[in-house]
Amino acid sequence: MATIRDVAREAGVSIATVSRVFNQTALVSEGTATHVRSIAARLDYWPNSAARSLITHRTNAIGVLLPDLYGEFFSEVIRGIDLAARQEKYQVLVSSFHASAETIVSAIRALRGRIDGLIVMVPDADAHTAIQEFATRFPVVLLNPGANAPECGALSIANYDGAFAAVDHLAKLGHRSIGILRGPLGNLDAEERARGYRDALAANGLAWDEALEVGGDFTESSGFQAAADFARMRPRPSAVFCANDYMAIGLLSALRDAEVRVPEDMAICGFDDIAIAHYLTPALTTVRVDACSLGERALHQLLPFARTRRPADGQREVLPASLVVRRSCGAPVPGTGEARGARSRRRTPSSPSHHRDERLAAGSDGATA
Amino acid sequence: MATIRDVAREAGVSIATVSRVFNQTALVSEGTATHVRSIAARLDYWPNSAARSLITHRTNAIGVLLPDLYGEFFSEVIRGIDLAARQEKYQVLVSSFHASAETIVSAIRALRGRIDGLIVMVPDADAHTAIQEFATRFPVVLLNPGANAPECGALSIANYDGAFAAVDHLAKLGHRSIGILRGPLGNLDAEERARGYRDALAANGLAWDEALEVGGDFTESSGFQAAADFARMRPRPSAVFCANDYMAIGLLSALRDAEVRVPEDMAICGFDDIAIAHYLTPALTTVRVDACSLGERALHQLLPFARTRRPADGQREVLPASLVVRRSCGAPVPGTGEARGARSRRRTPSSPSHHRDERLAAGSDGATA
DNA sequence: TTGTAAGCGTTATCAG
DNA sequence: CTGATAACGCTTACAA
Repeated sequence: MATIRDVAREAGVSIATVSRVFNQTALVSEGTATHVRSIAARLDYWPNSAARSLITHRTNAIGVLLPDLYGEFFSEVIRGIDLAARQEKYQVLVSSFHASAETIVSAIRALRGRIDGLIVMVPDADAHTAIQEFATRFPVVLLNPGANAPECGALSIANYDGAFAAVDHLAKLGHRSIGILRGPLGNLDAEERARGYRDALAANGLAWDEALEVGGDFTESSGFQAAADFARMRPRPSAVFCANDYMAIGLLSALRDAEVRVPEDMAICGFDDIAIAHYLTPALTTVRVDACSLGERALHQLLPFARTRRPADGQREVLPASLVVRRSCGAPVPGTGEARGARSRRRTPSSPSHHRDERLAAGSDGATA
Repeated sequence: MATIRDVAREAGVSIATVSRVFNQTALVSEGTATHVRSIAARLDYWPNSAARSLITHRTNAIGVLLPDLYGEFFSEVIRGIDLAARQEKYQVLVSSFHASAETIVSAIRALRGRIDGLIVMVPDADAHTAIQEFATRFPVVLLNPGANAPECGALSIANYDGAFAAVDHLAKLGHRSIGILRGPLGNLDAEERARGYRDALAANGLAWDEALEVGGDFTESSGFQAAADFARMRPRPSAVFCANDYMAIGLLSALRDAEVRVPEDMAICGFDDIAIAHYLTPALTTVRVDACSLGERALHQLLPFARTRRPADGQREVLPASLVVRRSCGAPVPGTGEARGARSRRRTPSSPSHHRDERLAAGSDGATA
């Protein structure tokens, strides 16, 4: 591989000049610049990034740390980050870890020196404090900061508002006994969604009943298993709010096996609006979160800090969540055929495709802040 | 951030010794080693990777280049790569590009110098040649090499065999008119699947009829649109093989709207076995491809070459694809309830969970090679 | 506008 | 076993 010295020699200039050409320093005449560029092209020269970042202390890369790379939600987040990074000419280093506060620290250590900034989604409150400490001396954007104000950049989805809207919608449909299939204990998103559930009950004059809360872990199989718990309840809830779509899918599947009709016997609502939600039978009413633009926004929030290598201050942005009404909750669905398939798979985050699901905006009013 | 010099000074040794401690060179006494380590820990020292790779010419990172980061298949591939990389202490740099031969070259250029090896999934034959040239001087593993023998490492899924098995199964069920919903023109996977479709027809004494082939682009919406084409055919095909699951989902959805019963009026079969396939109504018969272990295997195939920075030779591995029979093809499904939800979402690639779908092994007999 | 030269923080070579 | 010291390929004052 050709080095800066080869180009300099071949072009009959100094290495400093070559360097300037590649750094747009503009302190070089147009003539020599083009000459150098042509030599460089012929030699297939490109600045060595290790040498470059050794002296500049910048890597032009950002790290992404997620609890696990499984599932559509995370994959969409990564896609959004990648999209934005490509645009900003940043590289993306992805890394997953497995939920304990211990490994998150080692994951960060492995990334150290290779990135200018970090986007991280924290699984629980424990890991949260470890990250917070790190964030005081490094640019970090948190993807789910929980309810308390973080000391770093933070981007959250309107978990509370979205859950509130969903449960409020169920209550307004006349359901008096509404169950919840919760996410993992300690999971920040799950906690906020549960909080939204409870407050929506209260707002509708419904008493909170611990017996109506079933624990889940965000997986389809936990949703499948939860069906038995709901079936056992007396009285049986006429509606269930699931803390994510995967669990709702498992639950729907189990209910079908048990010949419990949805929405007639039990109305179901999910959270996330993953692509499948639209294609289930019945189509799933859920809370839409635009995971792709979450990733995009995170990168854009991080970048100014990454560029200056200054810890991100406590700015916070909340991404709205909107209720998408489909068949599974039993509400009348506007339009015919519900425009199945009309939703483009490859919608770009900046221009979400329109579709005919009824959407009720929620969040972005800062209720979580 | 502490440097090697700080540690050396503090520990009263030379920088060479500190370096040796961190490189397990073993030429250092146990006593000094532990002493140095404790000092390093106190100073929170960790070798600067830029400086390190500047001199060693190794980055301990590999690049992953995919056509687009959308969809469950790709996200599972990345997960597999990440899993294996974590184990091997390699970092993963992901990057997507948008299908033209031009951008794939620029994507590679952007990665150059930052990675020791590259895993790339080529969209079409054009980009293929660009990659091939690059692969002669850099460790590369191709994820879908097509039918011709590549000059680099290659890992492919048994597209031909999987498609053959699926269509053969439909034919054996008595279908005489079997349509195909094809993938994008020029897409290597799609071509192989179409080839398997045709050969399976021939093997069952069915004439190939161009009119039964409908073009798609792997998206749900293209599957949705294709329904009209199939409905218009005379005679209408009694079965359709879709080149991937997303299109099958769109097709199922459109057929339901049109009140065409599946599988009674039309049997449907997909390809990939994405997680959703199991939960559709009717559950989708499809060809399982373990995307996660595809990623895993790719990394393991690449690593020896990445470590030595030697171009990967023409070794080739084919991952088997197996037919998973569910309700949508109309064949009797063994067992009751089909064990919905029994399939763990978080199955690890090394130990896929067992489930009661009927599975017929296909591929791995090298028919694609 | 261009060149010279001093590092950036490591690893590798060669003496001790 | 340990210590000097020369690279690695680049950016950036400082000079010209």
